[in-house]
Amino acid sequence: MSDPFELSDDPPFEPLAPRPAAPAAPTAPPVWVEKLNPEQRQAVETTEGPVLVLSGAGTGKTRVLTTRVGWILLQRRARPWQVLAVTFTNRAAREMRERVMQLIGPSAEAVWLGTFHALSVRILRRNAELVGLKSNFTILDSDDQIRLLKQIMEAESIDSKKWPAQGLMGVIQRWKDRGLTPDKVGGEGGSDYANGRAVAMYKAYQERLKTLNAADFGDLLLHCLTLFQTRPDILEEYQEQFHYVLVDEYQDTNVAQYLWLRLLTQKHRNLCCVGDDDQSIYSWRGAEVGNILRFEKDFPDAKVIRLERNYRSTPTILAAASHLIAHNEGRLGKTLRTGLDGIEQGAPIKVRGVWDGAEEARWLVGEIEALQRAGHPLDQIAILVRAGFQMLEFEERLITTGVPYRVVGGPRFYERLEIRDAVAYLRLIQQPEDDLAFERIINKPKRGLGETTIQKVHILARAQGVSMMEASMRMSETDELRPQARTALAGFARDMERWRSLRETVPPAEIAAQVLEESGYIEMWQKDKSPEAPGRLDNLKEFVSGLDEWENLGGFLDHVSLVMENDANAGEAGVTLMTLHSAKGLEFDTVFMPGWEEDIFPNRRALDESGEKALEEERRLAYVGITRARRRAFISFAANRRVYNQWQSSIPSRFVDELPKENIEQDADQGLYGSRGGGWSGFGESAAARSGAGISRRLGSDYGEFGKTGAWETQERVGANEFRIGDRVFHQKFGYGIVEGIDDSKLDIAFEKAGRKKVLDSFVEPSK
DNA sequence: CGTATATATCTTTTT
DNA sequence: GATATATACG
Repeated sequence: MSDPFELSDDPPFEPLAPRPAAPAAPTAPPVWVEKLNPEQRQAVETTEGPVLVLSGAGTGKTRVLTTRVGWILLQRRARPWQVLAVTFTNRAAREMRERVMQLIGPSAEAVWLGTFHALSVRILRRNAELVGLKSNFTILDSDDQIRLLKQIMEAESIDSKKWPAQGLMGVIQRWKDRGLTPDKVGGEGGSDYANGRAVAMYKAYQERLKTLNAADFGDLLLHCLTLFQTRPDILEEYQEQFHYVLVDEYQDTNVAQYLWLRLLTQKHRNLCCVGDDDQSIYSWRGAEVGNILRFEKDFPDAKVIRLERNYRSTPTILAAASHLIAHNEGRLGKTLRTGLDGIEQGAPIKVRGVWDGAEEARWLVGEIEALQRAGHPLDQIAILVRAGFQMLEFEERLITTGVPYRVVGGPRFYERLEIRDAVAYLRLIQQPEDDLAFERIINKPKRGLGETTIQKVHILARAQGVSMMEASMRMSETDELRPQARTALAGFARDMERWRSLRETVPPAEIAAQVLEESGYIEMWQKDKSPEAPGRLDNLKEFVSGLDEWENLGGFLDHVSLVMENDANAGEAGVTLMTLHSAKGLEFDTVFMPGWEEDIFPNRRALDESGEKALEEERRLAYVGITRARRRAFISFAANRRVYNQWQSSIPSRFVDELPKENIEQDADQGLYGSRGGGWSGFGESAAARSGAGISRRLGSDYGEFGKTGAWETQERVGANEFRIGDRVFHQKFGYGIVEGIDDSKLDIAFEKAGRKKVLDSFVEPSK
């Protein structure tokens, strides 16, 4: 805000204006440095040399980073554009920029601050030619990537059933995450994909990208590395420029990012990385926690600073989180303790078991309404789910109850069909070589250019080595095509040419409006009778008006592919609904974590893929979730859930058992998990201790609909599990089945109708 | 060439 | 249950 050191609006290259202290003398620390605790302050003031800050959840990591930038600038150790600060998400970058500006004023604008990807684009646009691209190259989104790879695999006649393009894309991305260009891939993981042709595919894909003048997400980093490695002179310029480099969420960096950092910091060696191994939740995307360990190896003189004082949560929440994460092995080991003087112990974490998903949503939103009545602001409440599909249930409930909410990271504005079409038009204007954009819109609206015509254009383009746009123009001169198709194609090419010529004189927003109108795209939706058509038209309007702030098309298109914000309902205050992954770095007074069930959380597929390693990562995710809460946390699980169209029975997540008993308050619907006797079977005990402590119950005769509670007759049972392999049993939802396996109170049952499922023994009864 | 109907696969997390 | 691709038909 108003700060004595605030600078004028002068451009970045203006040296810092002389302020209270004389230029040469070290500046006295301002209040915002003095307010820090000793460790934080050390992390801020150790500006020279490599520094590794191990920063637990809620220990003021962002504060340290922003203050450090402010301190460096205030001391005039570097000018704003000589500071490079890398974050992992756009949100973090934005927040950091705002906070630095509060400290030192508008000159913070010139700091190189952004995500790895955004910063790489900035470097690449300047040097595109050196890596075989033109500076107006397109950034492909994941949809384009898959489509392109599919085309290539089809051309190589690879069985798309056996080897889905998605899978190969994953392999390629992992290679890129490790900084491997096609020529550098050895026998590494996945090279046997598609009968060992994966590397060849990768190579073809990269070549195709180059002719399209396009780059995918991984390329942004990869091309930078290539640039730095092939052009030492360019590398040196950047090394020289960046006196100080800071990295947020360091535990989430992959190998390519690590190399990127190491190359850039070799000269000044003032690298400060902030991270927390317990919050590493992106290994599936190539992140290497090992980067933290390697840091001390590569920089033996690195100063390691631990931040362990938590300023966010109640002792109860801290204890629960610490207890849970202690189940992981191979941690660097930090002990979080409260840094808040005189804080109360705080309410226990409420853990609740319910009958099914609908009930869970009803209960959860009911709790939110109660909090609201008690005067808690809704924007201090969050619902954190493991995966996107879990959000629907809560959204519906929030809508019917009228509780305002917003979804973070849900379906994004720019991912909508009509917006992607509109973007494709603009992309083709900006970059005629963008064949993917061409194919997307060539027949939208219908111009009588179908499959066969497009194929012909495609073939000619490949044969002559030109873009499809260029090929279309050539074909409208010849008589290869039916006259109908030929005139349509010529017309489209002419329109495109005209729109392109507008770029010099007309602002982007106007071009977009004109293009969408003249192409007949708007008309297409106006004529459409489907219920979603009006909404799409609204979106298109919003799209055009959103373009207003942009002066050039290129900048806007970068924004679309890199930032992809969902600002649809960003402004409104309400409950926040998001995934655990996107919750990292945020905090709320109250946090709800539904769906703590085996197979959902921890996620089955993750476990299948990477076993124990994945389990630990899932546990870290749980840790991240709990530590988002300042004062209150709620955890819930349902006994039954509808997956696709089928009912599935589920058992509580093992993470529930891993919470410390003394910090939770257990609660379940009547009849569920034996709550009549207070607490459900074996809860809070280890799996071993629980063995044989199952509860059997019999169904009430008048049992009608599912979801009704209280219709159960419960009956505590003593002694060993009464079921044996081979027993015939009955389950209310799945019918009759045979027990095939027993693990504690969990039964593996082959049902006659519903197939094989894992079920808690308390949900089945013996049948003769 | 366009439209209508059937089908398979999807749901892990994101720049 | 929804969406994308495949197939058939007009």
